[in-house]
Amino acid sequence: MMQQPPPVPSQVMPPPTSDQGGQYQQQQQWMTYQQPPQQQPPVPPPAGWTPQPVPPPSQQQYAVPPDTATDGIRSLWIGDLQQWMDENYLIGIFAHTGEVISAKVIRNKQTNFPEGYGFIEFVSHAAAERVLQSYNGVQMPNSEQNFRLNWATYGAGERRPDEGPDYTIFVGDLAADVTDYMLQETFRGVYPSVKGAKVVTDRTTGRSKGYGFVRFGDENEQLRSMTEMNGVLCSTRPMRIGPAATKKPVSGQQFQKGELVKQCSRFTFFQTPRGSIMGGLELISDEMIPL
DNA sequence: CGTGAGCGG
Repeated sequence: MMQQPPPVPSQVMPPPTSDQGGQYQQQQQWMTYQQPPQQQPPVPPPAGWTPQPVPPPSQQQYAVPPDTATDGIRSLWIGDLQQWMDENYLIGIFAHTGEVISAKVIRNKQTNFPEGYGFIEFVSHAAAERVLQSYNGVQMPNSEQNFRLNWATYGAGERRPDEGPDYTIFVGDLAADVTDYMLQETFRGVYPSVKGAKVVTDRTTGRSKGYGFVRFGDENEQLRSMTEMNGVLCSTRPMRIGPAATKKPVSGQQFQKGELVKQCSRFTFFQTPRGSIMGGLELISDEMIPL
């Protein structure tokens, strides 16, 4: 379909281009911090969530070199991005901290349209954490929706180690202001094996649908949490916890509802009506996608 | 009252 240039607020408009097509050029996917922003500071976090305000604008003009080896993850994952929110926009938001190194919006390899998420790299783990704590869940500049931030799982280009299985629970009755991070921390404080949490949101509005998921590395903690955390407050509402419904199969395949997706058989021996012994496959169980 | 899909060269 044709994409019209989005209604970008002037503060974050890309520089005017001379081409008539109205198409964005993407030869530069990475934007790097270069100069102080001329835009207004972001919306302050609401009372009661931010433990500390964002530090005032720093005097330093250039980011200090990152210390990859000793400092841990310095990148944040950011989701629910609108089409017009480019690297320039992301950097502009955090530039006043003087601690942002770069931003990247992930785009589809074929269509080059934004996939709705990106990464922001900071000079240090601590700098990233300050942003995570103070901006997560508050309103994004020039947007109706809220920041959706989390730790990037790994730094750019880093290998992901083999992960064990996930044990997931469903969490319903979530208050509207509950973010992934809040949900995750609510459980992680009690269950060390918590790997992550996700609040399901409407892709277009970015608003919570009121439920989410928490993933555990340890099955016992998953099971315990289902009774222990049921009815516990997260933000302002008691959570309602249940088992997570069957996940989609993990391969790239798609399955239709009603389709048989798994069969389990074993080779057994049985006796025919005539008394002879034969071997054959016996169906033990199968699984269908619910209609 | 609702069972996503979200990790980059």
